[in-house]
Amino acid sequence: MTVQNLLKALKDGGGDPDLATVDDVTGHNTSRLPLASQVAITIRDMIVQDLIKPGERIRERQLSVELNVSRTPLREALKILEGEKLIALLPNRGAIVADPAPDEIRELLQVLGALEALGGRLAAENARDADIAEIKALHYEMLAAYSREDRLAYFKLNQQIHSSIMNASRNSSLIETHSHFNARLYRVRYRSNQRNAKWHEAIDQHEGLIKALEARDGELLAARLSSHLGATWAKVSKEDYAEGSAG
Amino acid sequence: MTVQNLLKALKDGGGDPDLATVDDVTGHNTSRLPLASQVAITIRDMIVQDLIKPGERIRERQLSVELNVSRTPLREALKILEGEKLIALLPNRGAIVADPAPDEIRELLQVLGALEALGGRLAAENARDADIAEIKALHYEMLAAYSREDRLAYFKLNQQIHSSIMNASRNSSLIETHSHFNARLYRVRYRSNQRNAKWHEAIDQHEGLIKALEARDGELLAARLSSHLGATWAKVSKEDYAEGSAG
DNA sequence: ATATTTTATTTTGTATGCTGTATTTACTTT
DNA sequence: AAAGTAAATACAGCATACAAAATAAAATAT
Repeated sequence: MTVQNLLKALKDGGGDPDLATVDDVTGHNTSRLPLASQVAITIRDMIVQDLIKPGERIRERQLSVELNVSRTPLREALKILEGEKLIALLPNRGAIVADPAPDEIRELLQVLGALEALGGRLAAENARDADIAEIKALHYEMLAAYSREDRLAYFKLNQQIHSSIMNASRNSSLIETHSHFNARLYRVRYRSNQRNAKWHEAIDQHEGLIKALEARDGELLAARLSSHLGATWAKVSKEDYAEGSAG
Repeated sequence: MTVQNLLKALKDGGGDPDLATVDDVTGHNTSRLPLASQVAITIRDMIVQDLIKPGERIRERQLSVELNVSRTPLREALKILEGEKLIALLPNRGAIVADPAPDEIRELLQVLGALEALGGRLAAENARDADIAEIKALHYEMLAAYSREDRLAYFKLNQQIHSSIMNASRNSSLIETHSHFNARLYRVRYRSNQRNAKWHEAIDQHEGLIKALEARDGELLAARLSSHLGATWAKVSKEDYAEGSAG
């Protein structure tokens, strides 16, 4: 290890925290990331935030000039997103934004339920008191948003609570997989939250989640997280059948 | 839709099944796949079959000439494999084959356990009688391999049984995620199988799995699949501590 | 006018070459 | 001789250029 490397390492890891650009979604440090990874983050955000609609085609050349990069890193980014199932890559026919059918959504919610159940068990075991306190705080913030009928804030806090529980599991593989599945379902749940008249039902369920976590009752928390997602499916499917699946 | 396209569609989908090359691992049709995907399959096999060792560096130029492709599709393949966590991509420093630490293996087995538990529950619900019969047949084949002390055959049949149970769940997202996690753990479990003196312990457990599946007792099957993987971790960790983790 | 074939255009797939970064080697200094 | 510095080399990152495939458009035939 030479001095110049040491200096670089210092600059990278140590000081200047404001130089490091941190992504909101993944939390990754994006400053010295290859273009492909940065582009992947950008497109992921565009998809999750519904700036590109499901089923919509992604034209390489067009998007590459929009993002001001060449097609090479863009194509690499698309491979990444294909792995996350946020897009589908049809050979010789380009990429389209993933558009899960109701059946697939049901499948995804089942898996997500299993992941959250495991997360709950582990969280009850591994969460620090500060983690639980923070989750409780988020819960109260969510109640505040509910009281103000601020659906967007409510939704985001809801998501944050679930992510926080997963983070408390201290199982990084689980956390990452969970966030992938969550991203695939983000839009569905967002729409569901915006439309559903009985959005208060989730409040009671969340109350139960917090109680189970405070009691560090892993089995109870796991069960409640699972049934919570079961309720999500009930809502989503009802909406879908009510208006015929298409967006 | 023109006639030439119709003819092509016919040729692709319909006839000439022998023209289609099907991959052993993923079951994907590989004949008309882009190079990047084919390369990804090749490298994945090399990793899972331990032709490239964990921690080993992957040189783009070198591998590209070995596989007779340019660096562009190879790099795209590496992005795919990074998403599957089979390799790690260090910015400006190339790719290395993933080498999960004991802690990470424990985490992975926990997630795999949750996935298999869900798979078991769904399989008990959705499996057709023919599926169960086939799984039973595989079980007896495994017993035969055990009797002959053919560890390789035993191991492969063991894997096949677990995959078959997952397939019987009829949840494609679950099946795919399970296979990804399984691939990440393949080498670990393979080594464990080769070394472990008490490999007969798994026989009794498998007997229990089949019984639960035949009875279509989802909860029991789920519980047994989980504890089965718990036993795997017990073995793996023991071996690791016994000889100090390095391969 | 409709349907089919042919041509043109657009778009994806792949290879190559250049640039910047990391690592190694040789050299200098203490 | 050990540590530090500077040059050289190897490598990954990216853009451009070309090839092949798919789609769209025009022309021809029915």
